[in-house]
Amino acid sequence: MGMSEATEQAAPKAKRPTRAHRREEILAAATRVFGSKGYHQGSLVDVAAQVGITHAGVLHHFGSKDKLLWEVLEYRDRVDVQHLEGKHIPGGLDLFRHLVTTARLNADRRGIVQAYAVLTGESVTDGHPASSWVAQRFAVLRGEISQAVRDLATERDVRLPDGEAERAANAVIAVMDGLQLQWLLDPEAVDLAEATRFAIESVLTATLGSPVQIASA
Amino acid sequence: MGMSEATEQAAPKAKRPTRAHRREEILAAATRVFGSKGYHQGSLVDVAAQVGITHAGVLHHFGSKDKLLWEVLEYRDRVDVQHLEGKHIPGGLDLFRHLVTTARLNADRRGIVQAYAVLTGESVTDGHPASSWVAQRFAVLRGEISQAVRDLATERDVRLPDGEAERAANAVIAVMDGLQLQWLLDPEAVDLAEATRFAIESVLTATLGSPVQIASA
DNA sequence: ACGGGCTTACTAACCAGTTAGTAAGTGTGG
DNA sequence: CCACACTTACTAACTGGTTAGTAAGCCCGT
Repeated sequence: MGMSEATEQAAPKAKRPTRAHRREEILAAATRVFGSKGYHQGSLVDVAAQVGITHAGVLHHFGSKDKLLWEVLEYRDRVDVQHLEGKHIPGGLDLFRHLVTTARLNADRRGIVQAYAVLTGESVTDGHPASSWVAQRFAVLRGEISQAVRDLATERDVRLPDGEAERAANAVIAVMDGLQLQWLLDPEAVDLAEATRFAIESVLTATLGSPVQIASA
Repeated sequence: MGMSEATEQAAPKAKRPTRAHRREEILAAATRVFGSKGYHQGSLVDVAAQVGITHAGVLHHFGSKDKLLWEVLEYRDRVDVQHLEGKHIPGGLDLFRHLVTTARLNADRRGIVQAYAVLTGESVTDGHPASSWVAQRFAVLRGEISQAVRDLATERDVRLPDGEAERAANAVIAVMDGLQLQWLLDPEAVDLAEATRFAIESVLTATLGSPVQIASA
């Protein structure tokens, strides 16, 4: 908790890397490794090599491979949200704009998308350490997106059948994940941002019964 | 699940299984194993144990783990198509009915869905032996579905913007894969068949500009 | 100011377990 | 007899994790 502020920056000397800095390096490396090889296949040796230390050094910082994975996932969330100005997730149509914007950004961050895709796929295997994280993530997204759908519905005086908002939310989440998969395997065949916008607009239009358009920032 | 149900046929003597029969057993076992643990994490020992032999026995039949995977994928295709009465993939609206029907069947074949999901996710890792298979599969589906979309468009006298059929096809494929993922992680949260029908209808309705309905045969 | 005590960051060596794959031998049905 | 299915026994490579030891930096009493 109460660390002295002086230890953080102040001296830009490149002596021994500070703990915080080193950890960040390792997290970035782990993201790359898990992204390109998966969690099971990506080894601590791989991660360590990328920051120029041994695998024992990585364990010194993170304790175990499982814990490292956890922090990688949190790290991804942190990075993901930090570009968001408002600092909190928007609602209504803004949420969907945000999703499309994220897709556009993702098209230039193949590594992160790959890590997410691989981990999500792997997570459906028995007893995978990331499965609850992924499930939780889906649940949260489902809640936020379905709420945004309901917002749009009331905004446009549309009465939604029971469970329709959730169905739409599930479809939106599904389409985003699925498109990422296709894009990773064949970037030529899919324009990630455009395809995402198209798909989300389709779902919203069909759900609300009137055309919905998402501006292309 | 019965471990060696097939090996001990009748009372007389333990007949030696024919090569073809044994191979089929192994393929089924491998599908289960790769489905529940993934390709990398699922070992030949696991597969062998399920048919009551050693892992060397499996290698005797398939030569290597990679070759086994290939045959598993082919096997899945064979099984997948054989329930199709017409023996060839339908077009137009029938294709989408077929997709929803497949989703409904899949809800009772968790193992296969899981195998497909895990393998697809894993396939985006560097140099994965299944990546070209998955990419190919996507390409074929994209072709068939976009053609079906174009069929529907001409059928309803709708002029589609350039590339719109492909976008719709990509969205349909994506939504199916994504929903499977969500369903695997939390079957309560998603009604696979219903969600698939809803999502496909949404995309088609938005694409064609008029309501599209898929019967629930 | 400086030397000792303590913490941090790491390495080298090793562990036990698991992997795919190979080679040689065994039993059996035809 | 003998081809084939299969086992036993093994190897070489790796895995995540533990250990002891070391070098470097920080804090503090004198």
